[in-house]
Amino acid sequence: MLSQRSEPLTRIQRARRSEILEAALEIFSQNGYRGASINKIAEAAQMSTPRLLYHFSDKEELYSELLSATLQLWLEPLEQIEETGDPVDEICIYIQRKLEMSRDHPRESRLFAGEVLVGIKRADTALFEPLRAVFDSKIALLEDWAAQGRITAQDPHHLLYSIWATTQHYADFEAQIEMLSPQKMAKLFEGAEAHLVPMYRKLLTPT
Amino acid sequence: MLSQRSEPLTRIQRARRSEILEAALEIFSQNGYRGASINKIAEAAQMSTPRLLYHFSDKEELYSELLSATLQLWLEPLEQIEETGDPVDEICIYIQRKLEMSRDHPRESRLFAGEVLVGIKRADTALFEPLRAVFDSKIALLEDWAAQGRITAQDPHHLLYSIWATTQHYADFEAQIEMLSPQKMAKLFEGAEAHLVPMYRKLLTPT
Amino acid sequence: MLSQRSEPLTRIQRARRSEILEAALEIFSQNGYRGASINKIAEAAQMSTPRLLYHFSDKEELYSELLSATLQLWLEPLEQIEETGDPVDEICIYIQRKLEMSRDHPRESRLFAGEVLVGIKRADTALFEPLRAVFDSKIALLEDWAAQGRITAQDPHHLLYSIWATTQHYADFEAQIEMLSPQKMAKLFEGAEAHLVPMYRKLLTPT
Amino acid sequence: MLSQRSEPLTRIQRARRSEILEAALEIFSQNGYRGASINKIAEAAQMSTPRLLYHFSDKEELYSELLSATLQLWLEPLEQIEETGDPVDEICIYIQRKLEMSRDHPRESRLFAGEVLVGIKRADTALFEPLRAVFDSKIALLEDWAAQGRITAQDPHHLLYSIWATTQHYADFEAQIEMLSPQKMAKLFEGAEAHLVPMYRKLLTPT
DNA sequence: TATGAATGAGTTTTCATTCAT
DNA sequence: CATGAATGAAAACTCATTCAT
Repeated sequence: MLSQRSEPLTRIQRARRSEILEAALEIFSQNGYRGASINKIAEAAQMSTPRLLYHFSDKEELYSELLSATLQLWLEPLEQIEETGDPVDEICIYIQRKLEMSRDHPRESRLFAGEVLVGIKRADTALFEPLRAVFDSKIALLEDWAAQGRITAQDPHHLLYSIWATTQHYADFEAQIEMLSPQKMAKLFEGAEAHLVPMYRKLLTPT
Repeated sequence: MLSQRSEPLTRIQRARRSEILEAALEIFSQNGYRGASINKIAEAAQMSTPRLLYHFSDKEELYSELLSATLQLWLEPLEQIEETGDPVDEICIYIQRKLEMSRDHPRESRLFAGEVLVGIKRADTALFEPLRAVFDSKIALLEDWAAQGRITAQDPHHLLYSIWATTQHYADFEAQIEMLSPQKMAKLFEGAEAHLVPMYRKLLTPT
Repeated sequence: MLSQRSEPLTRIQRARRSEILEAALEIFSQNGYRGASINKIAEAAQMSTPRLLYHFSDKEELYSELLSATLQLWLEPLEQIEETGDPVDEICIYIQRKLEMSRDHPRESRLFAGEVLVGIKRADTALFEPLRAVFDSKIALLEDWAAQGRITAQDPHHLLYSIWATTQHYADFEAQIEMLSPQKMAKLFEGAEAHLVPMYRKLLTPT
Repeated sequence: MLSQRSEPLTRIQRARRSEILEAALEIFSQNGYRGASINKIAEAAQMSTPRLLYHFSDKEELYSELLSATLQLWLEPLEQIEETGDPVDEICIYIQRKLEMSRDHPRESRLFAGEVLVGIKRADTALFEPLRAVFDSKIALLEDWAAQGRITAQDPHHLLYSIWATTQHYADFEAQIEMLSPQKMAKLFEGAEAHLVPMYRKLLTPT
């Protein structure tokens, strides 16, 4: 089986894999892990199930790969918070980036949320190590900034959680938001930014 | 089949049903709709599958009943926002109540989030009608308050979404939070309140 | 259990039994033995399943009883073929009676046909003994009549089979006939008589 | 699933399908739709149930396919009644062909009878359209012949019904016939022909 | 590489029947 | 008499996965 080899993938193999991952993302995010069948994924990827399983040895591997890529994606904006920038600006830029993530990658957001929701049972905990590391370092950075009086005193954990919650909400709870708000999602993301950025700016700007 | 009758339930029936619902909440919230089997639910409720199906005609009914009860629970704090109270206080009390909900009913929160996450496909849309109605009326109330200058001008939709997001996050993303924060959940909920209430108070209090 | 006692039934018990049998006839004839559930029968008889099973110890007994009553009904017209009457008239009267049976008891006809169709596996063969006896005696009678030149020479077995086939067809294949003929069943039975009686009269009348 | 494709079947697929259909015909005709389980059919076809379901997506499809093939078979002799032939001969040939059908395909006959018996609930009504069309055209033909005095005046509907009834009876009521007549079925079919053909010839031949 | 074919385990549900009250 | 409650067996199907070609 291909997925057990350690040789580098050919260009064609990489192309196939990304086609499959795209289909899997669609199906997994719409149905959850158990609700998604590899048949449906194979169908969405326009190939036979055995051919799919040639590229990914099982359903788990497919799922893990997606989850891992998503975590990577999630991490980037966090990593980009610069120690050297203006603290309030840096955080606001982070919020904007997270909102863009939600807008541009809602399926990834929902996939990730679904995994957390059921208790992160399927994902290898090792997957979360990079997140942990970056998270801890940014926590330290926020504490520094607060200690230096460059942002108001906030518990950095809860600050980050509330940023995550408010930005990811628009992707994860899209179905509910569409029920309650008449606007299109594109408009809503604009509104979200107009609401959230000033809110956090007000919260964080020292007097 | 018992579940097809419209007669009132006997005491013993209510007892069995609530045993089953308790088990179902546990299993559904841990595995999602598709990941949960009525076998597992029956096992958790310490009864045979057909015995369970004597009380609930199928998996759907069990799920709908839980979802409906959850929505009811979710609605209450929102309904209790009083037109006659102090606006900022009312909203802060609402935040506290939502946080208590997350703390005391995390499984319900996750069940609901799971349904929204995959697009509210399973729930009868009629179920959401009461939510819609209360939501709309509170939106109007928030607009009034803002128009009267009793709270700062905020888009009421986004205000509510951000409150929901931040409060429910502690239940829905518990698995992640436990990974990243060393504290116990009880402590975290206290911290969350200490963070969120001042944040919204600052945001909303007119100068 | 009541059905194992040998004591005579009370009036109330007989009433219950015939209510049940009526419901069972309806359900069995519409769904076949396996397609009919005693739940559905109990529901049609407006009683609980255990109450039904108090009167009939199991599904088989219910079915056998119906089948036995049907055979009884079927036999009567055959028995009434009189040695002393005019042979052609007697046979024509028999045809008319069989047609009336089909018209007035189509469900019984279909129940019986259904049993024969799947090979008379469920019915006790003893049930068919009376039929056998009467059949044989009438075969002998028909042979006599033919030998005496009072009807044309016909194989008596095939004569009876063709009479049975043509008369029962209107009950057993009602669904098909309603598809193909625009007339109401009542009208069709009149037409059937107008067709069949002259046909057999022509066939049997000696020149 | 194989059965969802529209591509032409391979040789091996056709072989498997006909093995399964043969087993299904056996089991369905012996037990009716509800009495037949796909387990029993799979067993009769010497394969596992999922393997069977790989070739036919569900029980219904299997049944429909058999019913459709049977209707096809049933139609052929009717279609072959030739406008140009001698009317009485044509009808007698039709009777002979129908009898051959009953003799050579008794299980198909019983399958079909079983479906009609419970009210043609399972079969798609579209299935019966071809029958309707041919039936109507032959009705018209019989009326023509009668109007031209080439056969005696008969109600064509009832004429066809009585032919169907008498010929199919030997297949559909085989179990009863074997109880009442000592002869083998092969012999009985000969006797049936010797009885029915002259009967209809006498009925139809104009004087 | 790729696919048709097959499998075993599991899932939801139905049903005849029993039992305690 | 009557019923609510429960059960065991089986039915219809699904699905991740494997295998031969």
